[in-house]
Amino acid sequence: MTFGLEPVVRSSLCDAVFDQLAAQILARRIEPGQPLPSERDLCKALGVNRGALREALKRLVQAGLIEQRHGGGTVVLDYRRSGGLDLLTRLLFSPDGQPDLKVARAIMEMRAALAPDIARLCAQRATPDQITQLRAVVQSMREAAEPEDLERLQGLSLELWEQLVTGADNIAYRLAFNTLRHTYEQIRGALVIALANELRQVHACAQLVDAVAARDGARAHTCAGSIVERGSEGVLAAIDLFAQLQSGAPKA
Amino acid sequence: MTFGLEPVVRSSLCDAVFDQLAAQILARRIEPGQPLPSERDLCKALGVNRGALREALKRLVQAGLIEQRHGGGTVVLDYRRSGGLDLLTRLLFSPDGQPDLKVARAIMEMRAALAPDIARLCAQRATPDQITQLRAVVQSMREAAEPEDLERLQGLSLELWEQLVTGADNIAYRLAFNTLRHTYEQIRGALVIALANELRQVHACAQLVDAVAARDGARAHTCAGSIVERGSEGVLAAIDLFAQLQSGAPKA
DNA sequence: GTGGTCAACTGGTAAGACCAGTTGGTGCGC
DNA sequence: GCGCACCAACTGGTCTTACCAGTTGACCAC
Repeated sequence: MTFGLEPVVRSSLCDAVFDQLAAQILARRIEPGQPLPSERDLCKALGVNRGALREALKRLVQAGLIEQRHGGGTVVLDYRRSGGLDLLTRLLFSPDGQPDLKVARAIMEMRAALAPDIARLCAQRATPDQITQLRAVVQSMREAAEPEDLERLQGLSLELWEQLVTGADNIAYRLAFNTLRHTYEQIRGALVIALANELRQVHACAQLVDAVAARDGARAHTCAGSIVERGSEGVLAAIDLFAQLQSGAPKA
Repeated sequence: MTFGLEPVVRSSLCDAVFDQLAAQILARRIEPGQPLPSERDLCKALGVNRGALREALKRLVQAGLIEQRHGGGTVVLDYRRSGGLDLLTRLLFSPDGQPDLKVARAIMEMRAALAPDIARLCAQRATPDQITQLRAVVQSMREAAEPEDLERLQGLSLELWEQLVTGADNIAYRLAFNTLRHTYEQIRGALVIALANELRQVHACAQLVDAVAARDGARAHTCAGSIVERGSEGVLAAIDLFAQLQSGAPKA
């Protein structure tokens, strides 16, 4: 029916301006503390209306990348001090489109720290309905494992964690998970390979859900830790490999 | 010289609109999926210019609270699915100004999960300069402990973690820390009491820094865990107390 | 039913003007 | 020379008006 067609990406002017300025700032092409050109000047330089520019600037303020002072000009902030977690997605890719390996490693580390605690809290707080849903996801995973369908397993794994973080009933974890998931989606294709060993652990996932159902927080914690450990190993190995390739052939 | 004077809070129109709409959405006064009135209508309702309104709307888009479609209207999103961690600060306070206890508990839990891993990574990666700075902070803490100055200890504790997260060299932790710190600053005064037992642990902090200097990641992990544990206990106890007071006298 | 057309929405972009703070220089009085 | 008030030239903030560009649904010919 649909020949692999995808929705056309529509980008508004304001988005384009935001992307361009954010990229410049995140790439440190503009030093923190340094003033941005005045809005009138930026309009001319970018060839857009002042309204569109201002909408983009407000988004930069929201993202913690710049600071505006009425009458005093606009200055670039140090995103490492003032930025929020949402920046991760933009930081993951260098301006040249290459994924930033240090950022990828950072994300895996954070995931490894949060996942066990999410599982632990879920075991303590999940409602019976949520446990039923967790079981359903595991059942689907079993089906996707027999004739192994890694991409489906990847989707189900995401779904499992979605349910776990919901069951953990912790809004901070929930919001952080949203950001990590969003970043994850950006490189989903590449990660299906790096995470293969993690995704294949259907049995371990079943044990995790059993621990949650048994309200055994400690065991859920351990199970989750060992599951994501596999993924971290895979990704870190891929990163090391990639780094070696890059240093071996920097001009490739 | 300064009689406790504080900088006047200057809020632009756009900020006020953003605050109002964000509050409405976060308080679920507008259901997710429900359309927002058209920009022209909102202008009239809020009594502001369309430009100012649009700047606010763009910030809401950036925050993951709404979605705009050219020609198709604007709809409210479910912030629990699409929001980023930055929302924490706004969620911490109910519209009536009361802090939301569940959110406070969530933050403490996240902190307890991240802090040990931050310490561990810092032990692995901190530069000699960074370790010197950590030692300097501990020294200041010792000075602030003798005639006990809790508020100063609070500032130094924040500074210590700032240095630790810098040493951990993990951008995801760094950005998450920024958000948590920002939220922390909002209720700093109240937390100085709840966290008193944590802040008094100058000796434990010194041990933590020693572990970092010795490159002993495991010990740093344990030390950090036991330090923040105290704080979590204090805050959770305060929350329980507060919750009892509220349920006991709901109409107070 | 299918497809085309059109009017009435929606958000997106534009240009221009003016208000409101900040900054730095200029010149007066001392 | 120093201190001060003042003013001009910035800066960002707000407003008005208009038009462009997608979306939707009603309507109608086929």
